[in-house]
Amino acid sequence: MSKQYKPSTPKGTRDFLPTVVQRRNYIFDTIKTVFEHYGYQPIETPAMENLETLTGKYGEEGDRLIFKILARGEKLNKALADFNQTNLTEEALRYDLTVPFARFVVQHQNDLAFPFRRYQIQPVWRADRPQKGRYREFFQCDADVIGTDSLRCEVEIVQMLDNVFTKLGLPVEIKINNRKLLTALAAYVGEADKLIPLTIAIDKLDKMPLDKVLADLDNQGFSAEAQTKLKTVLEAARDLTDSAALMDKMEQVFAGNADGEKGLEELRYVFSKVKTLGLETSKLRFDMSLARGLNYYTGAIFEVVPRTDEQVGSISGGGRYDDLTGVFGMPGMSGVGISFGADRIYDMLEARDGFPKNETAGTELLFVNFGETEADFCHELLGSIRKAGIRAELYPDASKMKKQMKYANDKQIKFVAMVGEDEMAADSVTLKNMESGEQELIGKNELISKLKML
RNA sequence: GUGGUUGUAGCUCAGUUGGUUAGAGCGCCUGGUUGUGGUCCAGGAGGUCGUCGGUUCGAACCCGAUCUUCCACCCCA
Repeated sequence: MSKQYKPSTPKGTRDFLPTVVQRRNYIFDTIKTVFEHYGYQPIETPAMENLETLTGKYGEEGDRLIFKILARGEKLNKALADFNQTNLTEEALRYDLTVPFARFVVQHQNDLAFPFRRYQIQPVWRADRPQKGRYREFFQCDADVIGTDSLRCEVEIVQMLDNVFTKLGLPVEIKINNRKLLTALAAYVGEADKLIPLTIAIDKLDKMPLDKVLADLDNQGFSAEAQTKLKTVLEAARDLTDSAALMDKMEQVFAGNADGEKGLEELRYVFSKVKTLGLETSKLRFDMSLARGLNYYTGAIFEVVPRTDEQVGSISGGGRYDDLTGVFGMPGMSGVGISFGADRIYDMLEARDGFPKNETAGTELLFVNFGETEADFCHELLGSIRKAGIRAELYPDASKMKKQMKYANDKQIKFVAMVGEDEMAADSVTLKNMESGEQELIGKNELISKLKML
């Protein structure tokens, strides 16, 4: 060992310390509880999928960001020898949870009750350059219902989003649009074949002025007439902040276009049901400039942004896909889902000091270790204390008291029990409150009731 | 994938006409307190200056490559 390897996690990945994990679990648990209240059931899928399962589902950009797993052993040697690059990798880490879910549904269709509601909280991997709030490994919390095209599912998604962010104390705006409107828009301006570049360009409108976006489209070969038409529509979309007014406006624009009329009808349905049912803290807004990159979406699309001054990325997104299972041999399964970005929600909550206090699951009581016989006495007590639901531990070594007390202090353990010769003789313990510094002698049978009172 | 940026002790950071043994605060360890932490006092450990290579009599400092960090683009949770 000549050189010391300096330890670090791979680029864009992180370790999580205990307090961070506890806070992350708070987010996961909140989301999970809401999902379960709506009848969603948990599933898990492998970290890796066959490369074929993933490629072609996320668009050109997405394919590039798939984390591929290099072939090993003979296969690798053979592929290298043949210069056959396509065989260099057969597997890849999952890029999201939706496509693996589609694969899952097709594979297990006979074991599932449709419409099938599942939720899934697992890490996904993307091979892009990390920056703030953006990692190569991050967790997604997805809920999807597949096997129905009922718009009530969209309504429930809005409700779930509202429930989760209300519980988390994070006021949000839920932006909603419909891919059918984007299809209609492309047709309306006479560029029906350029739907994808159009959606990508429109998606930039919240970051870029309209003229720049139009200039982008000019480069993509959009006609001058298309650009003028787009400008009119998108300006209206930008200036009409009232969703109802914007829908009325789009009604005029898309009159006679089947996709446009259908999209608006869907939107109006969701809005009217949400209005009747009511939202706690969230705002729902129709946003024509919401497009979303993933090109499997066909109906409603959602994105959630915090209602704060800072400009941050979306913390949740989703939409309806009509035929994601089709490529796996099961056509006609419509589904709709939502995905929460736990890492970004974490960053948001941390910035606003929004985690609950006293939510730690740390040790409540530490027994100081004075030696073998004293430790035996404490160890016996621990059984009933733990059964009573108190988180307690015995310091494993008979180290110096100062060291043991410091350990309790560092771990923010609220109570320390000291049992030496005197206490053992009196069949009791000295209980010290680490916050006040007070301590008292307590009979061992009263210890549990005493602790429960405090 | 493109452009830029960062990297010195466990952490946050000082450290230029390149020149002897590289510093601070916090943290850590030991003692003051043989059964008492968080405060205080005294002492101590810890760095081949991200890595590799080059320029130079001499490099933390200049140059190149590479890795990492952060930022913009692309895209996205």
